[in-house]
Amino acid sequence: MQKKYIPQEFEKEIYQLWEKSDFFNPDKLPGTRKNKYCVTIPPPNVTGSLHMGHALNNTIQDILIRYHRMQGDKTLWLPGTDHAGIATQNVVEKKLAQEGLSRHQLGREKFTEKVWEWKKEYGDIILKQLKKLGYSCDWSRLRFTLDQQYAQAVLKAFIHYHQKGYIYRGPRIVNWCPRCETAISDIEIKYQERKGRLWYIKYPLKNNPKKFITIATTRPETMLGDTAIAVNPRDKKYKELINQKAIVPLVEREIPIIKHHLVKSDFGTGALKITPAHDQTDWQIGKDHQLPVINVIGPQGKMTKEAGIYADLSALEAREKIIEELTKKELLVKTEEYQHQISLCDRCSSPIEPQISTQWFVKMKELAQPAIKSVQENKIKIIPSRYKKIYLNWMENIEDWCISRQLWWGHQLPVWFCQNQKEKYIVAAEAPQACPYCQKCKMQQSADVLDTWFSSALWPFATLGWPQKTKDLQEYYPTSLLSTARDILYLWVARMIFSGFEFLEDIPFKKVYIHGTILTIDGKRMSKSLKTGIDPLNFVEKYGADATRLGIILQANRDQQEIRFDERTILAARNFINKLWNISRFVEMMDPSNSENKKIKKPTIADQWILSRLNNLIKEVGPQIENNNLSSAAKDIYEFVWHDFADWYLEISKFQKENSSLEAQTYAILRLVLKECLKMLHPFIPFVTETINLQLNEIKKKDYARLLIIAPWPEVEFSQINKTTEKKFTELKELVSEIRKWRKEKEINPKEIVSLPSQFQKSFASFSGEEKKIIQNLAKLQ
RNA sequence: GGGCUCGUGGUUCAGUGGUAGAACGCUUCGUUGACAUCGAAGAGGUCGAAGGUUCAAUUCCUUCCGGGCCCACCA
Repeated sequence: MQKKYIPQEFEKEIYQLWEKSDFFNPDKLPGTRKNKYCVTIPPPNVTGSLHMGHALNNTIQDILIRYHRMQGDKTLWLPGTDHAGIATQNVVEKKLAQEGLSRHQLGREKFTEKVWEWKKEYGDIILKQLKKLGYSCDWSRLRFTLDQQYAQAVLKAFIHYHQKGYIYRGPRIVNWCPRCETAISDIEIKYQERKGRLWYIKYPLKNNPKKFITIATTRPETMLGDTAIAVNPRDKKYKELINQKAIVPLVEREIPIIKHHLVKSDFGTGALKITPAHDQTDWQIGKDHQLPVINVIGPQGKMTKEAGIYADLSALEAREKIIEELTKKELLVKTEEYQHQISLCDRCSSPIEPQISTQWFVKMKELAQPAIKSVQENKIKIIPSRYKKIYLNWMENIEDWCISRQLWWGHQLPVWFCQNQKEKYIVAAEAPQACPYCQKCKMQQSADVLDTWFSSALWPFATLGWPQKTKDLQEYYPTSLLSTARDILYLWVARMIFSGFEFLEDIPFKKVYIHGTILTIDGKRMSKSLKTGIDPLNFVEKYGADATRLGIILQANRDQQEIRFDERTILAARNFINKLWNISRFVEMMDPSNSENKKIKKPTIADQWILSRLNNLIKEVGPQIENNNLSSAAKDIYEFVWHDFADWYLEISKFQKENSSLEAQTYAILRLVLKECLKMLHPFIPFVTETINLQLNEIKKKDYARLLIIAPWPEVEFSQINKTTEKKFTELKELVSEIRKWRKEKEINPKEIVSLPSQFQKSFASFSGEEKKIIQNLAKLQ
């Protein structure tokens, strides 16, 4: 072995070796493997680069995958990427904007071509990056959510929902992003606290134009679309005004004053102006009272014709003009500073403009039922358990899912419209031959695409071949685990669960693990726009992939919600690996004959101790990994390797082997302990352990059967665990430390051999002859 | 408004109903052939605050203070 640990020199080569061995592919794994273990990767978006979240999440998965492969399971980690509709469309639009182009200038066909070009360029980059981190995905099964086969699954799903009557279409008030020019679902919105204003505006009463009803609003521009004023039924202030009429200033429209329980009498003036076209609550109230709907703000955020003289102004411009006009007419009572939350598009951060628009929805109430039950009954186990409640709360109050998007990048709806009767349509996978309504038109497919999560909801089974009844589907569904970040619990996890039940009548995975969110060391969110993001590949270059993996895992405690990422932990991991490297060199140097199976005849006290510690460790680590306690497992192995094996046993072995009758045995134990440690460490730091394994055992590169990646996981030998020995050895170590401390205080040269001072005599006498020798050697005593 | 979560040595974090732990940093000593990406020894914390339960609380309960997050139709 080389003197220095330089990961960059072998990591690439080792990855190629694994790929050549084909062991990432479960069909090529040796031996009979009865148990299946399968994870379908959360498909990264084709938008761009790898971030710390990917590194954490995929390291977790790779550790579990490698562990199960070593356990003898038929193990599949299925990789893929997501077309990520709105996200990808936006990045490509941004890129075009730099060239001074818009998607509208290109047209739909040209634009989607550009997106495909982007996908080809960037889609594979992220996969290459994943390989750098050593992830052992079966690349022969790579999927993309816009693959032909995958598209079939998406169509099938839509048609299925339609046939069951779960899909409906209609005008509704939806969250509209005026920048992306599409509807988005409730959970694609984020909120931001912003300073705003609350304007108090007088609406004259029809009967008595000198009297007024005053309302408070944050959005005066929407008043042009007002069709009522509502007050709380119990509000005594307005009792006499109910059922009277008021006049909307500027547009001079006559509107009723109505009562509705959703109006809070303690907010503003207790009177609420109702604009059904531009507000969720107002829409609801409008529906209850069958109010007319007047659309005054268009899809691009500009005022419509209905806004009269304000038409074509942006909403903000209109607001200023309206305020100006109201002031002139002395209808503006007052203005208050007001801190409130506004909703923004999750993808482009534009303020959401609620809009009436015709969209497609999936009815959720029934679909949610088995998804609720399965989690309640722990058929799907959620870790950490606190997310179970969060999930259930959402599922139990679920709203219908708006699945149509006015985007160009995605799965087009399998819906065909009659050209003559515009509202008539049929649902079909392929273009219909003839129109069943007018018999003569060529039916036209809906321009809308599906919410990107509609397709990713099918991920755990569409990747395995559904709707075909493939062997993979049979073997690997339900999958074993879904590991992810908490921000897509509703967006993705929940939807996979009800989809799984709907299409396969079974859970999609047995376990959901939700890992912590990685923050900067001072607790800030990592994000590109804030320039607080860190590229994990920087660490790969600096410290190697293994150190990066281990360093991340060491700080990702199981139930932790946030991880303040500390680069020093990666450094610590690198140092640990360096230690492991040198332990291996020591073992190699001590035992150049490289012969295995040397019999351990009569283990010394030190042998017994290290074997007891080792087996104790094996006993702990397996369950920790299975319970997703990866950081604890890593810490325990780290502790053992460094502070039991290297610090004590290795040092003892140096003089134990001088006894010729013990020499072979000492070598054998060194090798054995190292070998078991390499195996247990392999899931965490696969490159270096595989390299050491190759070099230490002089394995030929084509001898795939001897690779560590398929080595059997260590088994506990309970007979070797001996707590009495361990306790005695702990006392021994303590005495050695005390003597060393004494030596230091007395400033005795470390090399000098001295006689045991009297204060330690009594303690020393309690040890056996064999133990005394160890103490004498380690403490440099006569 | 409701809910979740965190607050432990300089920093990042473990941990437990009964004398507080790790890593990094710091101090002192050390270049004996595994390793200075190291070894040995050490300093450093009234475990956010106040109450309560208990023989005993950092650990359980309540309240408060201070971070972070999620949900909700206060315009």
